[in-house]
Amino acid sequence: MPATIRDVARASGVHISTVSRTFSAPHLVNPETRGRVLACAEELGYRPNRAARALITGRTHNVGLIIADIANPFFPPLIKAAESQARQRDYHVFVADTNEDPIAEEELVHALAKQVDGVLLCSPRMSNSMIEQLSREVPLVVINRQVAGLPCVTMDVGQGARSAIEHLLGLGHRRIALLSGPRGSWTSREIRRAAGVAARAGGAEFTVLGPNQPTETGGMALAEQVRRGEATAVLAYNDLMAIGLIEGLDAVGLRVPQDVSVVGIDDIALSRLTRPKLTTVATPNAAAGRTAVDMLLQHDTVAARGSRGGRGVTSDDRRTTAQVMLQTELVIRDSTAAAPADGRNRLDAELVTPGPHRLAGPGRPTAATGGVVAS
Amino acid sequence: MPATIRDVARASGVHISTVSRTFSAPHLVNPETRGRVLACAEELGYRPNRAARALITGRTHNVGLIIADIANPFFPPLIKAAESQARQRDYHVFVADTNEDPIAEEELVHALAKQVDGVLLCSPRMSNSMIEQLSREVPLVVINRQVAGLPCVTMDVGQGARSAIEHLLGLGHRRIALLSGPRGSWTSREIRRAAGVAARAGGAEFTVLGPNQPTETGGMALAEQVRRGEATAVLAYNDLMAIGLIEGLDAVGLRVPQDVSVVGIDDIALSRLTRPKLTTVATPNAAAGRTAVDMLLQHDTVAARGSRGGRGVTSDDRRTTAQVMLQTELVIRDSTAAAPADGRNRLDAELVTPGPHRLAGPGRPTAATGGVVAS
DNA sequence: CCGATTGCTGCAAAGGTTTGCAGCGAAATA
DNA sequence: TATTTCGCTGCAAACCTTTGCAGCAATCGG
Repeated sequence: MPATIRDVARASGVHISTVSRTFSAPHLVNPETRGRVLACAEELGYRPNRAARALITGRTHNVGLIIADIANPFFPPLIKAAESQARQRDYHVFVADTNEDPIAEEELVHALAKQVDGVLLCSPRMSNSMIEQLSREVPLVVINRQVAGLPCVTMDVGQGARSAIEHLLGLGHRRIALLSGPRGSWTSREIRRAAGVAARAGGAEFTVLGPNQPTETGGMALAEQVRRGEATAVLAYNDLMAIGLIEGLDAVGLRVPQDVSVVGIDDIALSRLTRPKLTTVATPNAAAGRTAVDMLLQHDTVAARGSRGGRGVTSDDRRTTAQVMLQTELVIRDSTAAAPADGRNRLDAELVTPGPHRLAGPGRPTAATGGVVAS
Repeated sequence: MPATIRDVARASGVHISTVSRTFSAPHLVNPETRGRVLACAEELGYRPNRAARALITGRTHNVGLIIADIANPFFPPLIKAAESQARQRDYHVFVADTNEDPIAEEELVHALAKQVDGVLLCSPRMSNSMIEQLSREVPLVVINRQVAGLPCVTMDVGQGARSAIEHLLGLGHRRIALLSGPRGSWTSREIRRAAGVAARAGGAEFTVLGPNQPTETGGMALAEQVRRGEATAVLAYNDLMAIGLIEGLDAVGLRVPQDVSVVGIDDIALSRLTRPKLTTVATPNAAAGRTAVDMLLQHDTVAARGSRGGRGVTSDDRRTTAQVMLQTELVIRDSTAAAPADGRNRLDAELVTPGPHRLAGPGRPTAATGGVVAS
């Protein structure tokens, strides 16, 4: 029923190859002919069959986007951005959810490999070696993780964690706990490293709790441990955990920020809506999505695989595997305050009244253009 | 580079058609041969080229899922469920986001039409006639809207709204406002209708505010109007708006639930985390996603389009276009309380102390099996 | 006026798979 | 034993598009 290239050719009295060229290389066809073809195509509602095109060009004009958990509000802005960026370049996006399962990740890449021109691997939980292996099967761009030799886009959570810790130190906190993220998370390791260094440099005690599920539940479950540890400030792997923790602390009788200060990471929309509003490290996830798509689709793009005999494998395999790191920014709201003045935790007494203002920068870090770290 | 069916055939010493049948009709091939072929295929890492298969079968084994706004936490559970259900049946899902734009919706359906076997149209904002027109281009299942003649899966928000209003009436509220949703939303119309009937039946004043953007911001912006209208209770189109409204009311000096009771719809995860915890109507969105996929993929499924000459159009075009409606359930938490006792709003004095308990049913309405409304 | 160039179009192969049909040997039936 | 049946496999067409190459007419240079 749907019109094929042949129908258009017949209707406009030209050969199918002319119709094809009308779309893929308009400058090669006589303007008059072109007009006629276009008119007929419009009339018949012709749309090229992508499967047939993919078969011969080796390009599907699809990209895969593999996400740890769509329900985590961290991801949707990234997905949206990636999708709209791809659409602008006439690509479509397959979104797949792994439920934080490394096995599912691997299977998904395999399943998608033949069907897409490249895969965006977002917050992968699998091993580096597995990622490298998969990258031989299909072009990959990794988001939220650095893998040597592969194009990556990350956010500078190390810097973010450092800012957060320094903010807490400035408020007089000297017993700081970190709620780490899921096993296998590069981000979690970065945060841990940077926060640890900063905390110790500031002369604070630093405890790590985890690994944990990066959800409200995961955060809530840690309230009791935090209470027992007598930390006066907590940095959480993400906002969801921070919010869950606040809830949990409330249940065990600790108030935020009076008794305990809590800092999240991500600045999801939700963090502005809970009470208290969450102090958090804003990450430019929309920008990350856009950037990742651009990196995957650079050079008009991703070398066609397995195309027409002879051609194809020729040149240009050495894609510039850039690694981009985007800036983060601490946003101070109401979940952090001066350390409680009840004794040993209170080494110096900077009494800062925290208000809902920002540490730096005017607006949301949407346009966060990252610095290229490696080439 | 990637192994084709031909490579497998060569390696196992059979014709390609035998390899093909090994996968698509195993019972037709000798177990011994089959084993050999399977082994070789495994060895070579062979995976059938879906584009080539699509070309001949007319089935892409992909489905499209068009969503108004991924960032709205209402949708991710639905997306996840749809995706995993599809994956179980060896289908993949294209997720696309329209940003609540009817034009984008239409374009997306067109763009996807040739590339998928069917489209799940979730919370469409476009007109019914447009939907009908598009359904002639590609099989459609509509979610969150009833369109005559098309398979639909909806949630009984009418019943939900009624329960909510009755709950509020029971608490003594007699001035009730409704924050309606976006223009073009079937759900919003249903809620409005049902809530209006219930409110008037209970002798309450009923005002409608809207249409509005279905976001926190949209809800927050209405706080002032709610204050001026002197409503003591508000039903919002969704939880996001309800939460935004609570925030906004706080800013204009009204406390929830002491001064104003607020009820949301959807029961997103967030509604359990804000303070006060939100009283809301739980909708079974995961079930909706699963059901919609099943409906689209029923009959092994969606009649192949434009297949091999002659065949194809033959039979079975009269798919049973069922319309399924899933149950909803009122979940009472902390954002609703007895109407303030300061006079005219307080017609009868049922003093109910609302606690965080449920009105009915034991657990989350996950398995909400809906009744078939039409056939 | 002849040869080369240019601009446009047609031809046909190729891409990887599915599937109706035919063929083949062996077993079952007559 | 002759014939049908059955189980399995091979053959080849078809799906729709892209693209290198060839051909053709008209224009240009000399």
